[in-house]
Amino acid sequence: MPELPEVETTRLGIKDPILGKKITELVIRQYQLRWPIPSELRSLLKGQVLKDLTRRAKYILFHFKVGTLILHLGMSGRLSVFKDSALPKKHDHLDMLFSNGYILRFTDPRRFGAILFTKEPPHKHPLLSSIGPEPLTDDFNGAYLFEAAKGRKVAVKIFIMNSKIVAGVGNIYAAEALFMAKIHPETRASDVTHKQYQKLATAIKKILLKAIEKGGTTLKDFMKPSGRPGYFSLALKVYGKAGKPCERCGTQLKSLRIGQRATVYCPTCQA
DNA sequence: ACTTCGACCTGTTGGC
DNA sequence: TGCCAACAGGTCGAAG
Repeated sequence: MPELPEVETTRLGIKDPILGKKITELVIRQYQLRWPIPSELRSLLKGQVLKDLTRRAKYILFHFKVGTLILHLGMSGRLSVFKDSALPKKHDHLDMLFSNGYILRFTDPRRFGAILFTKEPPHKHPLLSSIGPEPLTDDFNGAYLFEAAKGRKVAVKIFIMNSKIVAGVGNIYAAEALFMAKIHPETRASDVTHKQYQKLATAIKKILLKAIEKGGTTLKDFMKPSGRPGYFSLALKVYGKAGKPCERCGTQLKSLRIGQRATVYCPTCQA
């Protein structure tokens, strides 16, 4: 489900009902996610007030006085907030009960997601400490990418999906941004010009912002926490459209595998 | 230091 | 309809 816009949509969707509220109970039904949920999490968080809810890369951070819960949705994770106590289903792994009656539920069929805890400032946690700039900040721009790409032979698509280079660009939006910037996804990172990187950085920002505005991409089962679907999929230009005509020039969009990931591009526009 | 590859786990889809 | 292989939005960590 989640790329950065979906994670951000999720964060915004769950924030209001639970921010500033006290956790009265934590129910953990499945500890085995990507890494095991820390066994002491329940005792740590009972009685704690959720002081802030932020995001770094695709991690959602729950800030408490005693530390920070770090949550990643993996590929199939979802968070929902509700008041009526719906019976837990097969993949509903964790419930956070709040003093105002709201329940936050984590659901993840594939269990690639993660729920961790740190007493340190979260940016010091090993998972977060070496992540690149957030794509929507000014630190992320064409000059930065151009510098970072020196000596890199990997395909530019792989390069921008590397979280050490830039946070939160996944398979869908990488393909979309390269299409917008008219760059072939297999170009070596070091061969992309400064000017092209400027276009690419701009494209990444534009696409992510627009996707967040639209509430994320609806792919298979992505739903905002409200239960309403995101609408960005209507705006996708290449992802999942192999064989269809390019919107700009009419050429049949082609599909490749780059680094074991499906990659769609226009062989004419992205020469 | 950079790059590739396997791993985690379940559900869905498409071909025969 | 059934079975099986391939594939799916992520990303870490080992090995080359």
